[in-house]
Amino acid sequence: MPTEALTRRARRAARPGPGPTAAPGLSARDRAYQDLRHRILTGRLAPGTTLLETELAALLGLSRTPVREATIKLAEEGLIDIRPRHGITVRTVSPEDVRDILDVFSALEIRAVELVARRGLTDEELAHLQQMLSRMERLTAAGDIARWSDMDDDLHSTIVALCGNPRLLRTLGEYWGQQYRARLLILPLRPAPVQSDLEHRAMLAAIAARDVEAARRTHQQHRDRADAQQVELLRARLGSGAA
Amino acid sequence: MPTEALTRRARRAARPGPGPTAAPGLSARDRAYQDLRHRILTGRLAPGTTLLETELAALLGLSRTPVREATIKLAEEGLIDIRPRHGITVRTVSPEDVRDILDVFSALEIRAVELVARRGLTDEELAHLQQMLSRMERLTAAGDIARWSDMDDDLHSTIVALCGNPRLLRTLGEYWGQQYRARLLILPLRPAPVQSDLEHRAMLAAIAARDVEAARRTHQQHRDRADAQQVELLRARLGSGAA
DNA sequence: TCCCTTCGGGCTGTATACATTGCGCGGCGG
DNA sequence: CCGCCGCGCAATGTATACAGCCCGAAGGGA
Repeated sequence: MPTEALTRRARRAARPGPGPTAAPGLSARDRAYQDLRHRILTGRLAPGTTLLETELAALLGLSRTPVREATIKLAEEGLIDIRPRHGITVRTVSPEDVRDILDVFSALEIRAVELVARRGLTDEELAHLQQMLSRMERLTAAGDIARWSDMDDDLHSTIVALCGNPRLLRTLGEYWGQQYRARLLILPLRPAPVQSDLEHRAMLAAIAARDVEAARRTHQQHRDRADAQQVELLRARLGSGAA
Repeated sequence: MPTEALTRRARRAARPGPGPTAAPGLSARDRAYQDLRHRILTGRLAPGTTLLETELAALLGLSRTPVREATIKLAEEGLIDIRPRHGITVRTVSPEDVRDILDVFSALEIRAVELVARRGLTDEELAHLQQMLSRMERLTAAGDIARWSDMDDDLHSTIVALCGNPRLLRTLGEYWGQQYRARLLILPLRPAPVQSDLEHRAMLAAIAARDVEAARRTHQQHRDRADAQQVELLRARLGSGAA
């Protein structure tokens, strides 16, 4: 298992934070939130795990109040279920859930790309993105799917970050967290992403040309295909082995 | 079942009648949340209003704990700002915010319509929607913009409710709340929605024909035009008169 | 007069205490 | 042997207590 990639991703998983540092100065609620989110996304809190508020508080070394507030947030993000009297359960990722999540996620991402295309790219931004694409193509050729997947995440989030709509970014981040574990699960099953590389090139060209309609169309095609594949692989993964 | 959608909407938006006396079986947190949301959306808590946690708790007759949890939820929904030591402020609706909100909202709604088109409509659903359109056209002819606007909300939420993706519906609801006050504000400025009526007919035809691409295209056109108008009217409204 | 510093008050964030309520288990009856 | 009922407990939801921090005001010095 590429633990290094996991770590790298894990750091991104706790997105708004400054880094992996011990989080000084942060409120206990935020620490609880980030810590729990991090543990869930990296699998250190496995799907299906059930804990009581008291146990969570003990686990994190805090009182129930901030932990409770954090769990409410996580429940609204769809990462856990709160069942009163039955504890707090880490949600599993069923193919049906993932399909629903990706339906929303892709709609948002497509809109973000449209906004970026409308706005256009600076030369630096374009050069940077092209460089990322080249690196990804080399990784594809080398068969390093894990690192490619990392960069794919990076590429997408780098592009959408340029859209200039903070609410859109926020909601995108929520749904990103919901589909992240599914992505990890199917990672070893993914074929060489030759098609994705091509689609990325087309998308970037459309964005650079400030052709909103082409950007929408190419990105939608990309997502439709990639999402269907992801759901299919997940179904295979869950059908064959354990979660 | 035309009343069901109406009831749903009325419950979500405005019900100044009976008042907050009814508190059946709901938790204090939920009561606080719904009560506050209701007051904000209807304007009984005007934009810019600032209150302290203690004051809010006193206002609702609860202790700080559930009120605090409710405010966290409302802040995440974008209805209030929490500024530690400065109180909790009801957010104002600037045209820029509304543009950002509508960008997300329309992306989600378009996706929902695509899903409905893919799924198709039963005869009852189609008949019901057509009936709504006819009623709206009559209201347009009669110049009753207020009631038309109500039914427009109803129509849109009735359609998207058929999409079968609960997460999508949930997020749509959040953004609906954020744009609701802007809609109210510009209501008296709206011209006769002849164009919208036409677009609605086209949308419904595309959905009924299960033509996903046509549904997407017609709905996107509808939203692009209507959203631009809404932002423009809001700008006029805020530029001329009070906030 | 204006800025800097210090002090005090109070608001929030966290911990803890208390009440409520629903679940599970054990006993009883069929 | 199985199902149903009621009791006890414990987990949550809510209230309250406590402490830290920040902001602002006021006073002194340049």
